[in-house]
Amino acid sequence: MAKIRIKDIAEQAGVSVGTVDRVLHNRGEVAEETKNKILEIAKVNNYQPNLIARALTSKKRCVFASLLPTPTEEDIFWKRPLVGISEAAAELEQFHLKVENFFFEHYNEQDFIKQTEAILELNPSGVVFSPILSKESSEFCQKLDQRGIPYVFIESKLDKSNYLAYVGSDGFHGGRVAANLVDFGVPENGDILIINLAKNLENVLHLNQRTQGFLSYFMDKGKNQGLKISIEIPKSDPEIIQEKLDSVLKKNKNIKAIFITGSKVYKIAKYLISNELSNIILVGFDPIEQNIKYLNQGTINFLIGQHPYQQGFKAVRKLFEYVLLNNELTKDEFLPVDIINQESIKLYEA
Amino acid sequence: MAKIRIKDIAEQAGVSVGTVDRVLHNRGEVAEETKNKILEIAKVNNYQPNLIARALTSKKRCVFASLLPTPTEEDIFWKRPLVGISEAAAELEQFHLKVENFFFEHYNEQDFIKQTEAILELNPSGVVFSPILSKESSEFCQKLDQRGIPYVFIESKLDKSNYLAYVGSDGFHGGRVAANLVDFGVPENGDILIINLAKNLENVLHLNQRTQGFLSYFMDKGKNQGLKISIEIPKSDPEIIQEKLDSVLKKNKNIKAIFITGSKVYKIAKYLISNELSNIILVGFDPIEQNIKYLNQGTINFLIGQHPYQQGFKAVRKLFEYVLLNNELTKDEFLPVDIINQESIKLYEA
DNA sequence: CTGAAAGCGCTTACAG
DNA sequence: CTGAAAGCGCTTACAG
Repeated sequence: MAKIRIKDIAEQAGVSVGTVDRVLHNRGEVAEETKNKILEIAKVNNYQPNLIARALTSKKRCVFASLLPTPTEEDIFWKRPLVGISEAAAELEQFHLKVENFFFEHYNEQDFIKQTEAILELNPSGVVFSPILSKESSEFCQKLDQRGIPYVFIESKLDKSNYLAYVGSDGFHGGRVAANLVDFGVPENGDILIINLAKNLENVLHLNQRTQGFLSYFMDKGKNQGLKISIEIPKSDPEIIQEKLDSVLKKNKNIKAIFITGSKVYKIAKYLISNELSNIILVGFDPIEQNIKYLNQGTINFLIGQHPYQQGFKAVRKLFEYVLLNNELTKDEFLPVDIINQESIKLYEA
Repeated sequence: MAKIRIKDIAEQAGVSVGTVDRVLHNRGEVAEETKNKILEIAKVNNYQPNLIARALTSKKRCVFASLLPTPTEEDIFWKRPLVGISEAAAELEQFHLKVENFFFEHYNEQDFIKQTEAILELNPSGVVFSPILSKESSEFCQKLDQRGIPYVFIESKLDKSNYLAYVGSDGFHGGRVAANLVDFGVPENGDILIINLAKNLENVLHLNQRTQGFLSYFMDKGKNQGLKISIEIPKSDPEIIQEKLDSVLKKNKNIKAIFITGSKVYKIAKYLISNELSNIILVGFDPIEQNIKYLNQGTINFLIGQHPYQQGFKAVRKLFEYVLLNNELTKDEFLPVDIINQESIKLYEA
């Protein structure tokens, strides 16, 4: 079936192209009857606007917003999705699409709320963000829902919200991949320590899911028979880590591997080095600068990456496809997970 | 600086847009003087054609060619780059770009030559191919050079040729990544066997590079102190593998890990299983169907992937950027390598 | 050798 | 509520 144009619809409906355009864009001022007729013809013929022509002529600029933690010394991790977002935006610029980036201080609820207000003020056609602060995020979702603004999650998601799509890894899956790695290297009778390092554990769903995935692996199939000890360290100051780990490792002399559910692996690596425990296998998430340092030294054995670049890139693409193209989308797009070792890091670029 | 249009150039040069278009497209029939003036103005103002407008109006269709081994039962590996090529082509279709895919029977020189002739016949604006047959490929390169047709390599490259760009992994790097993996799992005193499985070893550069990379790792830094034994098996029939491995393993009782430099890992996995040697660590390349089967069974411990999809995708993009956009390109784009284990394979999609 | 004009498919005022 | 016309930046015959 040849592509149908606005002109063709106009002819079939016995009206002018201006009228067709008005109904297609809901610009009102069209008789109900004419409107239905046009909509019907468009539907039957599967009308798809020619974006090239639209881009050439339209002055309208569509804006999306992104909201991510500020990439800081502690969280450079957030740089990569930003690059993905920007590159997707650059590609879509020809279609008059723009992305405005907002940032909030990681784990700072007040700042997060402030930024969400700024976004609502902007009234974008779509939003990309990471609901790492679940309570505040779900309130934000409600407001977006009210205004009919679609939103795409990256990094983690809020299942009970009305999100358009999610692009990111599956925490459970990431935990299992890590478990498989640990299981390959650890002696069968060695014990394994799981550490959750986060300010506010309830708010960081994905760390929990990773723990679950990790444990589930050993319930299903792991060959390791040792204990699986799970601890939480709410603050990550060196002294607190020192104190907590000293006590755990004293009680448990047989720990041969440590799995960190988040990206602050380097803090544990530091501890292991200063306590001459570098022979313990150490696996965690995200090739951020500090982690790479210890990976290169051999203290960290594997890092698990989550295609942060792709997350940002694809999230913007999804918004584009939904808003401009009216395409159907895969709601949950689970990206594969990367296993990174001392050698593969050299060319890693997420 | 605001974007300059053909119309602006025409005004500045005191001619019509038709004339400007003629010189910009080398359609001749323009006085030398006028031509130079226009070229000068275009250059000074850094004229960039508006591709959107061009696409809307132009009837010209630009065609690229790809040449890859036919994806067969043995080599499904070649499916993924093809998907990448097709998806890049789909995205660029709006700019009237088309890619025609040619296939040759893997390792069949005659068929390869036949296909290259068909491509020259088509006279495309660019070619994407993999020079796995080095002799025939370099002859093809020469012919392309003569005709001024740019070509992009994927998977491996011919350094002495005049290629536009290369997109793929670095064999040496892949070998090192594998070595790091083996080194993590193998006992310090275990011996390691390296197997090259290929019809014609001279023609498959990358297998050699991987061996070199693998060995270099242990020269630099590996903790493993065992022997590194390298063998070649020119034919991969089960009986030949059986015979060869029986003899090697009989002579060497201490082999704890095997590294396969190519993608026929599954053939070795079969051997290990039927000889009850599954406890030997097995690492090789490419998540093709047969390999995945043994990865899931646990006979293969790790597979190394090479982003085949990205290779195809990016190769087409490069051609597009060079031919249509006149952009400068990174000549050698080394893609990162993927480490795949039993768990990560579940979401792997290259 | 060169220019004027039509057209790609859509959007945008403007007039009625 | 609706239509006719101009315009986005480029390409393509066609006329001279």
